[in-house]
Amino acid sequence: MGGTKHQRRGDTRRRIQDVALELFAEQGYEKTSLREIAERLAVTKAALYYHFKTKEDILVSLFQDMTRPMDELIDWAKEQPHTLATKQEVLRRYSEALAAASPLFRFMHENQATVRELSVGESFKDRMVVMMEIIKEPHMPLVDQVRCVSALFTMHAGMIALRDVEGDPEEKRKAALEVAIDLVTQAHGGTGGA
Amino acid sequence: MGGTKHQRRGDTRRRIQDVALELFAEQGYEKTSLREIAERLAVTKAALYYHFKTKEDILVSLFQDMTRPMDELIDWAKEQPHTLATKQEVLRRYSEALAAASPLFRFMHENQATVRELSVGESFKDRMVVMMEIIKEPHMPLVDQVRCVSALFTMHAGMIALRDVEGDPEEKRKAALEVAIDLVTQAHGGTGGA
Amino acid sequence: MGGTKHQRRGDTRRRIQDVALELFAEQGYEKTSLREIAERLAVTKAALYYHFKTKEDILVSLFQDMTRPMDELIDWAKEQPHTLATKQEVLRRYSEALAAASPLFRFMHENQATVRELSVGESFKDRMVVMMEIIKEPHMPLVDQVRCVSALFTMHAGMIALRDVEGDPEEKRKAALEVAIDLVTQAHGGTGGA
Amino acid sequence: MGGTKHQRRGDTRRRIQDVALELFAEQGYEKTSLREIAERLAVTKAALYYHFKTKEDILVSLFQDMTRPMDELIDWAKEQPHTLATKQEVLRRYSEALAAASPLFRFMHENQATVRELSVGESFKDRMVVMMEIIKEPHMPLVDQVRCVSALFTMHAGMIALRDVEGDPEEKRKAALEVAIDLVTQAHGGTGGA
DNA sequence: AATGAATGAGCCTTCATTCAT
DNA sequence: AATGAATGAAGGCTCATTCAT
Repeated sequence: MGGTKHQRRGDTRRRIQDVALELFAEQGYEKTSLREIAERLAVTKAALYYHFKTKEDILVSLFQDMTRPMDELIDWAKEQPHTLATKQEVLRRYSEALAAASPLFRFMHENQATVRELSVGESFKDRMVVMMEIIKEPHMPLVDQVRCVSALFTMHAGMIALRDVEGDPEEKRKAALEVAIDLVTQAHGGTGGA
Repeated sequence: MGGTKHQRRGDTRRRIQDVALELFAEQGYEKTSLREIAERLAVTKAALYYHFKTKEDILVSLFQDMTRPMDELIDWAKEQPHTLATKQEVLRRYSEALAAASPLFRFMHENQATVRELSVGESFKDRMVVMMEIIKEPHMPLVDQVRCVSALFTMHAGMIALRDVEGDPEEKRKAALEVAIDLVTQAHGGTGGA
Repeated sequence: MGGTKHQRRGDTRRRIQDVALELFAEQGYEKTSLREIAERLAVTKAALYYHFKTKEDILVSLFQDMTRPMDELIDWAKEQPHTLATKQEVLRRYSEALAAASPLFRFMHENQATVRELSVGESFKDRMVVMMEIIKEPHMPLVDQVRCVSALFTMHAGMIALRDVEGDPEEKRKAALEVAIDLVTQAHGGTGGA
Repeated sequence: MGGTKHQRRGDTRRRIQDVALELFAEQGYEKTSLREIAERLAVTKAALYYHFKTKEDILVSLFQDMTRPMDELIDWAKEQPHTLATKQEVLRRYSEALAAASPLFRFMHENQATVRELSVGESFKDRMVVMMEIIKEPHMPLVDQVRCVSALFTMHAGMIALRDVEGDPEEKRKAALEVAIDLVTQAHGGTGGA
């Protein structure tokens, strides 16, 4: 006993999430049908509705499970002073959070148009805006603000565009992080400034 | 005079493209139906099919019309020596091409998952890869390669994430360009000046 | 001069008929679209409407052009006495008429369901009925009536099913004719009867 | 009691097949729309798609259900010696199989052009070819080969052309069978008796 | 003699969703 | 915990046909 049956008991929900994320990331949200998800799991579409109220709900659940680390990061950051050191630490942690939630993040990035009018889209955008507020300062010269934005984007790019570049993913992540830290440092009048 | 009838004669094709781009950019490709496009133009769906063979064809036509400047840039760049000065000039021109084709570019960026399996997706990715090859050098340290990738992304970000930042679009573009040039310059070991 | 331009002047109508017959026979009436016909002729659909009022009209015109020999045969047969000799001669002529209008005939045979509710369908069926009346006699025993029906069908089969059998078409036609004549002869108490 | 609800439960699939066959036979495959089938059953089009993957699939299912007897006949015939007696027995059984599957057969005959490029078309033709191989011998004189082909066609004609002739269907079938047997017997050089 | 532009109707198909069991 | 059966809405696409030029 303790066989697969018991192990599988109750994990259908998770299996749905896994398959859904895989397919969403691969083909996009719209192009992935519930039929497809159900077929891959060898259950009926109706079974999905036992576990989730709507298609969007599956996405929401994925989102919630995977952005918790990011939310914690934001909460932590809000209590810290707005120093360069804090920002560097935020970038470091953000980079790790990103890596942990990598497939969802890729999905979010590649399906912005779709996701924009989903409830999840707002949350995602909100989080981005908060991150921006943490990293950049409104009084900075425009160029330095761009540097801060770019720092964040560089880490995203690290997960997306760098996939075609040779090399170990972890090393690429670190390289992206280094560049990002560089950028905010410069924005703060670091070695690159006057 | 010259009444609307004559003005409208023959420009239906362009009007379809205009409306389509607008809707594609706003809601995404999948979520935009031909019915919607047709309705907005006050023609029937069948009329769209007189001008374009398929829905995808509309997208392709947009793509072709708008990437020509970018192709010319690529062709020009290929004939230049791989010097830092060339790359800086490439970035400058790329920034302009981007600005000119801005809505389509935004669309491409926000619909990557969808666009990936459309014929147009390949072309887009190919172009990105070529741009990368022009900007970065394979023998560079990984961090500098990331800087180059980031330079390109910064300009994209300039059109997307910076929309929430206050300021004149043209100034933001220039700021993004400056940061991008900075990044490749650093990748080339330069201090930016000498 | 006297070039292709003059030769082609006025023969568009015939060219439409030719292509239409070819496509109708190959793919059926419903599955052949006017677009397809127009494309093969390198004209626009609208051009077809200059020459024919409707799609069905094209079919009607083909039918009229090609059934004239058969109508003449029927007219002739009606004036002859209902003797075995007459019937044999009718079969002979019918066989030739069939061969001459072979593609249309094949089409009619293979598209009965479609053609049934076209004006042309009635005409076709009428003609078949008349042919039957000429060949068979109402007072004949059922088996002999079947022989007569079969005689006609044998010749049709000669053009359709026999296409897979090796041999010269003309020889196959003659063989089918021979069997058909045999059948009516037997129906008339020939060698096969008492 | 035994209310219609329970009787109707689970037989929707069969009801679709029934209505479809009826309409296909009446108007042809192309001209019969799924809307029409659905309306007649008082269900939605989507319901048809729950039971069949495509429109063609409905036809395939009809075909499979109804040609099984014919396939059994073919299998049986292949194991028998190629004697005249065997062939006569084959014709007898074929005639019965034909009568049992009569509406589908009529449909196949009247929609050859359409059916030809459907998967079902090939199967149908294959079966015809096999039947021919069983009935006729390649070394026979051409005229006798035609007799064999004609024997098969006579039975088909028995179901189609004879519909206009007065008389009991079963008697007409027997008459057609008799003529068919006569034809193969003659093809084998027999006088019919000895 | 033929085209360019468009229409209205309809087609097959897919989707997310529901609900009784 | 999940299925079988079905729905309503919509989607992309094709067709025969029209008409001003």
